[in-house]
Parts: sequence; C-alpha cells; structure tokens
Amino acid sequence: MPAMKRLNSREIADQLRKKIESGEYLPGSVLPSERELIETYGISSATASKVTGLLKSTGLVESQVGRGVFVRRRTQLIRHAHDRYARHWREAGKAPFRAEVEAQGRAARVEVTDIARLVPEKWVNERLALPIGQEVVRRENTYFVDDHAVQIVNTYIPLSIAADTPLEVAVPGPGGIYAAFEQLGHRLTRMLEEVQARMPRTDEAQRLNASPGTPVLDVLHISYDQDETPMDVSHFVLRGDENVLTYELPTD
Amino acid sequence: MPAMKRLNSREIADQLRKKIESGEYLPGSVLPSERELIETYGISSATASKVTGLLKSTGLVESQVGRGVFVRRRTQLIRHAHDRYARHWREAGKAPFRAEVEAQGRAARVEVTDIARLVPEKWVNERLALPIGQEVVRRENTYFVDDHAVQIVNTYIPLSIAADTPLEVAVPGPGGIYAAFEQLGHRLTRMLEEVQARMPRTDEAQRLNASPGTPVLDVLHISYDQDETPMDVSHFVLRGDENVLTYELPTD
DNA sequence: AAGTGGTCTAGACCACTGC
DNA sequence: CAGTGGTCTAGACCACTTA
Repeated sequence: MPAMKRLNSREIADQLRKKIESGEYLPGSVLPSERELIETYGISSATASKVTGLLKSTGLVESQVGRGVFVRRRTQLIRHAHDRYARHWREAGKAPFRAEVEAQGRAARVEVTDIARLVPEKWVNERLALPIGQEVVRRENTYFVDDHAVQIVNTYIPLSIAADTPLEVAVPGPGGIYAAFEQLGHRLTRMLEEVQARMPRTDEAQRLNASPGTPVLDVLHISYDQDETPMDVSHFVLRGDENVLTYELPTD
Repeated sequence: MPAMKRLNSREIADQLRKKIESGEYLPGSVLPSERELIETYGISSATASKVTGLLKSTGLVESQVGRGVFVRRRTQLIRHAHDRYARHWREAGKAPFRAEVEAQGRAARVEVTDIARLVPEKWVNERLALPIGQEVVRRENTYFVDDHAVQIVNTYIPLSIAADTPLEVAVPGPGGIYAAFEQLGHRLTRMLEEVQARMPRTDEAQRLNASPGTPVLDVLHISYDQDETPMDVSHFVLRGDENVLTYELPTD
C-alpha cells in the first residue's frame, strides 16, 4: 500500500462533503463515527471532532450526542411572499405565513409569548420617532412549524397608539395587528424592511432550536400610516436555513 | 485565594465577550494572547484556540497569525436602498452602490471578472423561462470597497437578448446592464428578489475574504420587461456583516 | 454495556510577524 | 529571535443513546 499523505481536517471535511453531494451519503443517513474517522484517516479525536465541526458549520450535517452525525434532510423552505402584508390578506383573515406552511402540509402556529409596556432600547424609539426613554407596548411572538420555532418577532408600538386598545391583548382580532391599526383609524401606506444576515446569539440559537452554525435573517420592519407616523417597529429573527424572503422592487 | 472553578471554553469566551462589550477591550485593540489565556485560566492550548474560535465565529474579533487577536472595529454598513434599481439612478449614471460607499468616504470599485456564453445550472433556465440546457450569457462581477471584496454577482441573460449586444462586453454603457436593456427596447416593469441567509462555501469565504463563521446573504434577483419576459437572473452573494438590504412592501 | 459526540489536557510543530 | 495564531497527537473523561 502506498503511504497515504496525511490529510488535515479541512481536506477530510472536503472529502466527506463531496461524498455527501455526490449522493454517497444520502439525506438522513449517518456518517462514519468519529472513532471510524480516527482509524481510517489516522487522526486524533480532536481532529475528527474538528472535521464534523467544519461540516456542521456549513449546515450540511447535524450531530446528536450518543447517536451520530447525520446528513441534513433538505429542509422545506418557507417563502414569505412580497405581498405578505397586503390588505387582501388582512381582509381574508388568514396570514400568508399560515397559508404557506399549511399548503406544505405542515402545521403552523403563532404564540404570543408576552405583552408588556416598557422602555425599549433606544433604536426602537428612534425608528418610532419617539423621545428616548418613552414607553412603548412590546408584543413578543414566536412562530412555530410542526411545533418547532422558526421565527421570533418583537413588535414595538407607541403607547399613544396602543394604550387600552386591542393591540394590548393577545389576539387583537382577525387580520392581526395591522387590521387593528386600520380599525383604530390609521391607514397603512408604507412598510419598510431592512434585512441582514448574522450569527444567532446563544439564547436565539436555543429558542430557534438551531444548531449553532446556522445563521439567521435579522429583519427590521417599520410601517407608516397616512401621516407618515410610524405605527410599529417589528424585529424578526428567522432561521436562515428555513426561510426565504421575497420582495418586489420599483423600476421607476 | 479561593480555588477558582475551572472554566470551559464557552465560559471563558463569554467573559471576554462581556469585557469587549463593556469597553474594557476597545475596537482595534489586542486581546490577551493564547499563551496568556493558557496561564491565567489554567487551560490547554487547544482550549485557548477554541476560545478565540468562538469569539471569531460571532464576528466580534479577528485574528492575524503572528500578530494577535484583535477586537473588530464596528464595520460600516453598506445600505442597499430599496430604489437601487430605479430609473432615475440609471439615468444619473451613478449606481447606488457607488453613491453609498463614496458617501462613507470609502472607495467603490466594480470589476467584471468574466463574460461567457455557457449552459448554466438548470435553476437558471427555469427562472429565465428557457428550456433546460439552453445557452445564456453569464456576467461575473465582484464588488470592492477599499479594495476588499464585499459582494459577488453572477448575472445570467438569455442569449436571445444578449447575443452580439453591449451586454456581452465588459462595460455595456452608462447606467449598467439595465440601461442597456432599455436601449435594446425592453422596458423593465418588475423586479423580484429572494433573500436567504447561509454560510459561505469555502471558495466564497476566500473570495469575500470573510473569516469562516461570517454568514452571507444569498439574493436571487429576477427582472421582467413589459411582456413579463425575464430579462436576467442575478445571483448575489454578500457579506452578511457588511450589508443591509432595504425593501418597501405593498400594503394594498 | 457498548457506542456516540463533546470537551478537555499537555505537549509538539509550523508559518508568520516584528523587532 | 521571541512571540503569535493555527493545527495536530494521543490520550482521558463525560453525558447521552440504544439495545
């Protein structure tokens, strides 16, 4: 047998990645255990651990202690349509998120985990055009698909708008909070979103049940009424591997 | 002295993170070297290396071999305005990317790294409403800020539209390819973008000079003319830590 | 009880930086 | 040449899963 060149963790990870992409290891199947890698490649356990770490960081595999390292099944994507806040959805009373997920034969659920009056971080006040330190209503939501969290949303609404209205109760009525704004006499005219990609904080990774190494989409949503008054700032944190945001852009 | 509880790499990284966030280590300053960590925390070199690895994966610090581990300066964000493809920009002849970057006092540069006719992957044909296997023109671009790459773009255009036109040369004229489409008699009416977050492939991480652990924004852009004919599919890969995409959403 | 991933130690060597 | 991050070895122990 010819003396094999000693491979490093990067090269071994690349080999495995190619085997996965070529279909040699199918989605859901188990990779060679770290003990096997140690023997077949003549490496130490720390290196073997690094190999699986590299594969995990690309989202290609996931590990379960005591069980093994598994090739990830292609997760079904949740598409957030560009008209997801359009009036016809509010009037139909069925949110696009729910429609999309149920069309995939999966169960959608939105849970309002907290509603409170509080002084938010100052960027919230800035976006809401409120003096720093002024109280707002915060609505904290978690979106579930098949009972696992895929999306965390914090919505901040000026107290002057939300105080003692349906916006301070868990279910503000059919059509959600945007329908409630219109019930209160605000006509929504404009919504902006700012999208970034980043790594989750440890608490977010836990809440989203995401293997560390999965990035998140960080979306800041601001809506305005007919007077250009900001109605709400909503901060979305979505699992990057399960969500697609779609937008339409002006050409004129 | 009370016997210190032996800390693991996570806990040590958390301590350092807090010191950075509290300002004890300022942006640009150097963290204790791994040798110092080994001594002060009584850990091994592998653990010390893991500590810095954890901090790097959150984008908080970056390392330079032979020099040290440095607290990242707050990177200035490049905002991609929601009207970035609007006609007035094409007519002004100065792209929003360039305007944004130069307004920050930094140098913008776009390099066309390749133009070729080829048979693309099949998702390209699908989006362009072309038969699988049909040739297209691919334009490969890299966007630089202060001479480091922040954005990779592959634009695919049906051969029937681009063949023997300015779209096959490096500089299709002022206003870029979208102005060129209109010169050729296509009026752009609609543009869609699909946004995802993911980890970069190794070659992308290299090209973007991103420390592995920094996620990217993956954007698919499709534009249509007055007949709903797809004009181009562009695939953007942006550094997640340096770019913000902004969008306006319909409320009606 | 056997096998798994996860984490760690105590060293070693390498390529690189900066004086 | 001393100091740096990066990678590795050859073990060890732990918590967990599966049977």
